[in-house]
Parts: sequence; structure tokens; C-alpha cells
Amino acid sequence: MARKSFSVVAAELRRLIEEGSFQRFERLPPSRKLAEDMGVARNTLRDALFQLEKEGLLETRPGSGTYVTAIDRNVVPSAVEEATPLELIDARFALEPHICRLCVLNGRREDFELLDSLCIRMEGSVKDPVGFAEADTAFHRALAATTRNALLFWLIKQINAVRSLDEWTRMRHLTLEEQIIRQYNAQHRELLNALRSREPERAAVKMKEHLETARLSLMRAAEA
Amino acid sequence: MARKSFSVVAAELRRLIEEGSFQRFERLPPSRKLAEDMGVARNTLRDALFQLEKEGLLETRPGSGTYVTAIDRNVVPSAVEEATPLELIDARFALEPHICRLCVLNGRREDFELLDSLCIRMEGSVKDPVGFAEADTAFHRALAATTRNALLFWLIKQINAVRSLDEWTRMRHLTLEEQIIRQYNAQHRELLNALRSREPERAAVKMKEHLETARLSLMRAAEA
DNA sequence: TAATATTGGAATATTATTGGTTTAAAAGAG
DNA sequence: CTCTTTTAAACCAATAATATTCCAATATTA
Repeated sequence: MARKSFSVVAAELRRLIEEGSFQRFERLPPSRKLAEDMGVARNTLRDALFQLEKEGLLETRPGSGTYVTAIDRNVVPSAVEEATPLELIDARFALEPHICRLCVLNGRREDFELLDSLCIRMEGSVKDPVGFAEADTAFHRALAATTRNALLFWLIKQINAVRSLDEWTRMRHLTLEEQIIRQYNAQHRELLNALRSREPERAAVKMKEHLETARLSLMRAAEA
Repeated sequence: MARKSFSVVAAELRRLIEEGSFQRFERLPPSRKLAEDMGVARNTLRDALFQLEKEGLLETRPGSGTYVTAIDRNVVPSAVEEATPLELIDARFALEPHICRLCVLNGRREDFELLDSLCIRMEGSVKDPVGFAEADTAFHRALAATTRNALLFWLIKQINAVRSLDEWTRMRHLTLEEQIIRQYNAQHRELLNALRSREPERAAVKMKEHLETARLSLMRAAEA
């Protein structure tokens, strides 16, 4: 039988962890036993463990054992596509206020003019939830673009691609009464004003208020 | 003709690689076996491998094996691959402080114990920049996992996959003097303490201070 | 608290595997 | 027939995997 190289062993272990044979925080069998079980020398096993440690899946404590630190459902899209609306809004809470700060630093006049025109479009859609939602997405996208940070823009793009966004948007449409749209519009305006007057912290605060409103209306929709 | 010439073999191999039968960084079967599988002499196979090596698809390491170096199908998003170190740190500025707030909300005892053991590992690596950097990455990853938000965890994982991270890490190694490592360790401790005493805003502030330190040392490295 | 067992870490020498090279015979093309 | 290419086999050097041993950190127990 051909000998297993350490990368093969690493792949086997990765699969075991992903499939749930070992839970998070659980201690793996001692390296001697694990090596024997996998039909490989302890050295080779250790090389494999070391690689998984570098990947952040394991943590080994000398004298104690090796523990699972994170479970990485390796099917990349699943984490993103299966995100819940609440996970999504928490991610936006993390990203967007700081994006507003960066907009103040890097925004140019033409950026603000684009944001302005999107505000106008939203303000003309108080009775058209679908049209409003489209313009709203474009607005937040334009904010990310204004940072001039390709990585942040990509991250926002990924978030917008979340599958449950459809579901979420559907929920929003249910609750997007004229009154709420007006409230959103007022918040977008305040935000844009803060950006134009170059007040990073005020812009961040306005974004947080906006996201808090969105979260509330989402939770109200979830209850109904 | 009865026998396959080496260029025919090369074409077959090229097709196999482009079709994904062999992944990037994967080791091909040993030349003896591969030759047998393709019904060809090892010499002929070697000529084929040599041609593919000239094309930049393969890399062979004597005594070790032949590895796939590049695959034409461009799977990795360029925006992520080509992010600059400064874009990267701005993205972390956006994400990580809020991640700390969520850690306070969702962290459990075992999460904090894991973070604690990573701190200990970092504190034992003041004279080992490479080991420190690895533990540091694991620490920030564990923070993301503690939020229990799969989307945020995925975002952090993507950020850690940025190619320029390598370059950045190299830069860090240049500037990771013992003194700076000690400063980072103190900041990590303060952060963990804030998490444990359930103070979200203090934790976020500590993270911002930490990132600011990182940015400063990065810019100092860029100047030099 | 102290002794003991268990765990991971590390160094060593040995064995197996792998690619690299050479040589000569066989097969095909012109 | 002659020349080139492929095949086949043997051998070398580099590397990886193994087996063994001892050490250090930690956990357990008396």
C-alpha cells in the first residue's frame, strides 16, 4: 500500500472535522493513538495537525492535547448563501458605519452627486416599494464604492448577493409602508448631509440609526 | 501510429489539469505510476512534464514530486487577491471592532478560554515573529467564530485569504521587534479582559487601538 | 502538596519513495 | 538501410515518511 503523505492525512482530518466527527472545543485523540488509527507515523500526523493548525481549525496545547477551534463548512457558498437575515444585518452593522467614515475621507464631489441623485430617486418612490428597494441597494453600493477600497466594495457586493436577501427583501416589501419609506429617506438625507459636511462620526451614527430602524422593522416583520 | 509521442501526452495532461482532475498545489502521482497509467514510458512522460513545466503549469521538486502551480480557470476574485495592505487594514477597521461587540453578546466561557490559550501562546512567542503571527491570525479568527455569525466568520476568512497578506506578513516580520510584540500582547490581553467583563464598547475601543497600532507599524515599514 | 501518568515537542537515524540521469535495445519514419 | 524517437532498465541524489528515544508541559491522583 502506498504511504500517505501528510497532506493526504490533513485532508482526511479536515473532512472528519467538517463532517462533525469532532465537535468544536472537543479534544482530539492523543497524537500517538490518532497516528495509529490512521495508519501513519506520528511524525506525519503531526505535520498534518500543524497544517490544520495553520488553517485555524485546530489548536494544540502542549501537555494537554489538540482541540478543534473552528469548524469550517468548506462549501464556500453555504456560509454566504445560507446566512440568516439577522446575521446579515449584523454584518452590515459591522461594515457600513465605518464605510461612512471612509466615505468622508475619500469621497469626491461626483460621488456625493451620485448619492444625491439616488436619494432623489428614492424620494420619488414612496409609493413604489420595489423601485425604492432597488435604489436603496444602489445607494449602499455607491457608499462602498466611494471609499475607493476595492476590498470593502467586494465585501458589500458579496453581502448583497446573499440568497436570503431575496427573502429579506420580500419581508421588507411587506413592511415597506409609505411611512417607513419616508423615514428611511429622511435618514439617507441626514447621512448624506453628514458626509458632505465631512463629519465622519456623525455619518457613522446616522448609519447606525438607519440600520437600527431596518433591524426593528425586520423583527416586526418576523413576528407577524 | 501505435506509440504516443510526448506532445500527445502533454496535451492529455494539460486537459486533465484544466478540467480540474488535479487541484492547485496538489501533487501529481509519481512519474512511474503516471507513466504506467497513461501507457507510456517514464522517459516520454518526463518529456511531457518538462513541456508543461515550461508552460508554467507544473513545478517539479526533485525527491518530492511534481506539483500543479497554476490553473487557467481564474476562480479567485481579483478584488480580493489584489487588495493592498492598506485596503485590508481598513476592512479590518470596519469589521473587527463590531465583531468584538458581538463577542460580548454571544461569547461563552469556552470561547474565552480558547482566546486565553492563544494569548498565552502569543506571550510565549515574543522572540518568534513567525509563531506569533500564526497565533495572532488564529486569535482574530477565533474572535470571528465567537460571534456565532457564519457570515462574519466567512468574511474574516476571505480577508485572511488575501494574497497580499503574505506580503503584509513579511512586512510585519520585518518590523515585529520584540517590543512591538509585547505591545500587541498587552492589547490582546486588554481586549480579552473587556470581553470577559462583558463591556462591548470598551472591547471595541481596545480593538481599534490595536488596529491603529498595527496600521502605524505597517506604515513605518512601508516608509523604510 | 507531591508523585505519577499522560500529553505534545523535538532530535536522531533508518527506510522508502521520488525525480534525475544514463545506457542500450526496440520500434518507427523516411 | 539510416536516423530519430520511444522504450526499458539500472543507478544516483534528494526528499519524505518512519521508528525510536528522550524531553517538557500538563493533567491526574494519592
